Amino acid sequence: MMYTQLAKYITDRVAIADEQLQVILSHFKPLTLKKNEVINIIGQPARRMYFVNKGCLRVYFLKVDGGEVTRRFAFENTFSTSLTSFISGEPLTEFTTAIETTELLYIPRDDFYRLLDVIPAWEKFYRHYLEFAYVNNTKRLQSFATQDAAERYKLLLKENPHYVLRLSNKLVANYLHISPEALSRLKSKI
Amino acid sequence: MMYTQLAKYITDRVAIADEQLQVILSHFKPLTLKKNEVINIIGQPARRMYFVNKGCLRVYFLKVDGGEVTRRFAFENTFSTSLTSFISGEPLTEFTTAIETTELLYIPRDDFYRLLDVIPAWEKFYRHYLEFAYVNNTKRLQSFATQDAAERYKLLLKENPHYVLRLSNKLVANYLHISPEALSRLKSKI
DNA sequence: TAGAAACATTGATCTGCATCAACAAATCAA
DNA sequence: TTGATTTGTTGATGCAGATCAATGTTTCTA
Repeated sequence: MMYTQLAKYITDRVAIADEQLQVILSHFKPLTLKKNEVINIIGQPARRMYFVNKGCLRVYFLKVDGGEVTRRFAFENTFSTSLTSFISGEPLTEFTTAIETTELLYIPRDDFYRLLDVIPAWEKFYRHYLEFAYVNNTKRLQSFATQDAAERYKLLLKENPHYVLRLSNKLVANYLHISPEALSRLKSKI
Repeated sequence: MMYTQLAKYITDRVAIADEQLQVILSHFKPLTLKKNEVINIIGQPARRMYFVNKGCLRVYFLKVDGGEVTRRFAFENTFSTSLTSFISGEPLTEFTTAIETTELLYIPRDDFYRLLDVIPAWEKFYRHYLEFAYVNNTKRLQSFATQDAAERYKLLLKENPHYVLRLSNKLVANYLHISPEALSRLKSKI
């Protein structure tokens, strides 16, 4: 059933009474995105937290010249939102799109935050989510700060080989902050 | 008194009974670092969370060639630790040093985490800290992903002018991930 | 299933910033 | 205070990776 993955995701991470789990699940609604559909409206804050049941989301920044720089992918069984905006309530600076047909569950931001005060296990769950997001963010910052393009690519191959298998070269290159041409040349040398 | 700043920092951010606040404060101990003293031991995990009473910490990554890349500064009235290691318990990848004589208060990691389960206000306080750290991290990632050196410098001048006033050019350049020469040339053009 | 559009590869050229070098200015240590 | 180290500035040169261009290949779509 549609909520099975989400329920398992939560109970794998935090001890929670079934009754409270049901309360949480009851706030999630389904949504299906088509390939390349963009989820956000520019100028508005992030109003929802998404859980990916099937498919894959891409979160990206916009450059002044209109170019997109990929910040993160969200594959199956991950939560995703424009977290800085979700936290601060300020307009989005990161946008989300589906790289293929994607089935989501989402919870409205207000419901999400209200549950934090009511269900301690949910506060703890969110804390773990934040910790995980922070660690990922920092690893990425570290990679850009200390490695050149070839080293970043090798690290990706080692840590997340499925990225390279599942995504187009163009997306992988964009994720590594290099041009598709540069990635193509890198691959031919390794 | 030594704990005044810390107590104010906490009560400014979260509602907490004085009794519980005292419990938290009782776990913090003072420590003074000399200029350029490094706080961490390579290969060990982060064992403490620090609060800066006076002075300034610099957190940096190490490159393979031994070069340092500054990740963050922690001025007065901020918490600081090698958070990825503090969270995961894995060995450090970010190191901390004092850029001038610095007065700290620190709480051991085990105490910190134990208090999360005992004092809900502390869990909430930590959640806010994580949210803040995440937002800062992401802004920095966004700056590197979407801006060139001159734009990053202008952004820093606009958002954190005290960085430029208080820190040496060398440190500012390192923070922006450019060479001191490049920063010097940038400044002469603006 | 054909034509169009997007993607991948390879070569040629360009450019932002690093690196190296030399010297002036500031800071430090005794 | 003085000599020594560190920092800041400016010029010359180098290079990783961007951009532009041409061609082949895959994938959408009607």
